Amino acid sequence: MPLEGKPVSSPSIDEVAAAAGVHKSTVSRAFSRPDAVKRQTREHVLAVASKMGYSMSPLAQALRTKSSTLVPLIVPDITNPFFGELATAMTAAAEAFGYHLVLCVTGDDGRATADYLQAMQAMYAPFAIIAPFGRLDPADLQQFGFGKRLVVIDRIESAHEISTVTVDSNRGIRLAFDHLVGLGHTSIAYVSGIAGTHTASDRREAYSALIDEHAMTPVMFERGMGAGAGERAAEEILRSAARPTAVIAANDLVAFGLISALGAGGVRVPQDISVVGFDGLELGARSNPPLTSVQQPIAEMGRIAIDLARRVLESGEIDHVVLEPSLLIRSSTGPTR
Amino acid sequence: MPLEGKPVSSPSIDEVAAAAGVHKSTVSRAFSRPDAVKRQTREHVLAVASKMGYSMSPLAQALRTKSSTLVPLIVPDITNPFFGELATAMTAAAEAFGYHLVLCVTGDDGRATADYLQAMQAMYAPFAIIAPFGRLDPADLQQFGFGKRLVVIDRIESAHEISTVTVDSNRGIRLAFDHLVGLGHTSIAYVSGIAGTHTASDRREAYSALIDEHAMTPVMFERGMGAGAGERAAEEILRSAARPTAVIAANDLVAFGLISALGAGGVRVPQDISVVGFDGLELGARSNPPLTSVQQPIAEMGRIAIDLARRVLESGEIDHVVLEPSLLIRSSTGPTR
DNA sequence: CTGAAAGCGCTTACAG
DNA sequence: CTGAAAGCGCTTACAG
Repeated sequence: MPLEGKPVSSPSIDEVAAAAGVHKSTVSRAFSRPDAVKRQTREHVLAVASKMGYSMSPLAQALRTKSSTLVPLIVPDITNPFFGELATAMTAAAEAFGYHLVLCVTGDDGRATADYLQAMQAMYAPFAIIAPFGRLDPADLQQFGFGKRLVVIDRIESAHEISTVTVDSNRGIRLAFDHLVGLGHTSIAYVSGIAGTHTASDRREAYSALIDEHAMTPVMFERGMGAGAGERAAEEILRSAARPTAVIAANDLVAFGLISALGAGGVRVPQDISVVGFDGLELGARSNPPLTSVQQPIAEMGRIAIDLARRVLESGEIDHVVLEPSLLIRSSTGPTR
Repeated sequence: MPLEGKPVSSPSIDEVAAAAGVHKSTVSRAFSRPDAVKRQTREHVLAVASKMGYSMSPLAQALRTKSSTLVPLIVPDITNPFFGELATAMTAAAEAFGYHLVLCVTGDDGRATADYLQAMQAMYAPFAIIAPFGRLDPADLQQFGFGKRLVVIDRIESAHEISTVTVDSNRGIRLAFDHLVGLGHTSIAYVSGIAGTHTASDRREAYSALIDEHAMTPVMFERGMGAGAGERAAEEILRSAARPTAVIAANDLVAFGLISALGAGGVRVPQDISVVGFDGLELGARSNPPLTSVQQPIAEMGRIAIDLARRVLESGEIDHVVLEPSLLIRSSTGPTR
């Protein structure tokens, strides 16, 4: 059972009203609907309030208006810097509109998303943003009262009325692939290892399509998750007779795990094998070697997610935004030899 | 201006009361003080409530009781996996007592901490946990009404009445140093590069003391922050005539940056230079090479922080807990040759 | 433009 | 053990 704290009381709206010689409804208006009150009065009230160190209770406001400024960003794992960067960007984007982002971390627990959604609904969150762990069942989401007031950072079954932002997976993988082909690689592998989102399968399928297009032999590693998947893939590569000369990893963490385990096995990147990641994490600029990666426009995703949510609130209009990735060429890729 | 959402209304306490044939105060008691109501009544009320999909409004509860379950964890940078791991651990620890952790990210902005504290005070947070960016001025903190109901993840001027948890910096650096000495190193450098917390200076001073103790020559790099500091240090090392054979980094991110830039300059770890980090991030197990590091007991820190806060609420008793680090030997250190 | 009143969804002394 | 009432700190039709 949570213990309670003894809060230090800041002045109440009534005390401010008394001190300013007005009714509390006027104090309320001075703050919340400034032009519903005469300028003189307003300035006087605000001056008195600030002198007393008064500020409105967001709790009481939310209860009364049935709407708060709290917006949940639900992510699976805050230990992956991708979500850290996303949360940072989105916090700024939210702040710009007076919202306060609340970061909710689910782990790989399916129930947690539902729990958070419900809790935030009870806090009158105006909308919610979800970066899903796996494939979301849109029908499930509808239970929590947010209706269309949801933005998903992933593709989603298009029949469903929920806005989404995502990066063009196909384009991203193509960027990586073409870069590698340009470097002379003809044996390019793919390491999956991100959870069951649409994005995950889109990247995998993009790889397969490209392999077909170039009439190459597919080499796909699909065991494990995150950095562990990279490690697994490395073990298999080290063991195989015909090693690929280049590998595309489903995300940067997978690439880190791959390079680490390859290095432990005496295989050097990029001299022996080239590696491309996906995310463009800042950390990749400081990894060994600095990681060539498909850059997701993370800050833009944050801004657009907030924007999409606002559009739904304003007009009910939903949209599916697909952003263009770019290729960040650093040092983990090189020519074949 | 934040737009408002149209919430789907869940049943109110009065509707539940009516459906159960009792007064709403009985419904309230059935949930919040179960043994203040006859078992039969309670079970009936709860059954009706659950059938109607009713759950109490945390907002209304907080407003009425002046105490919520929201506890802020204020961190400087969620992009560093250390804080991700800390937040994950602390979320679990908080949950165990019915608290809900809300992650607040300040960046290197001094004002942000104050703002968050104030906002969370207005939400009736029972206490707050701060992992400071720089050296906290305890006097500043007192302004936000939390009084002693604060836990700081760092040392603090001991005269001040605020509980703290931290890891024994001296012991941690000694572990790293002794490990290196045991490997035959006699020229050991230190890269600072974490912000101005007490922890940061403690680690630096521990290094200096050890250098004296072993009658070695100190080599200290103090420019830049985070991974960038590591990069800077590497540049200077590459340029210097008498390179150290081993380096202790103030944290894992610094170590990553160092190893990356050393590698770019053709210096290999651990063959040419050994590197020890500080944090013991999981990511270090997947870096290239896997990073030897002083392991902070992050999960324990999370648990203890919550515990300290509860003790303050219960009895007003404050405490300063210092945890023991351990050494995680991976592959970034090796014998001199 | 401003005030008085009702009410958001709860909790908790106080009666009975 | 349960009910009726007051009140947490606001907002907002409704009068004036």
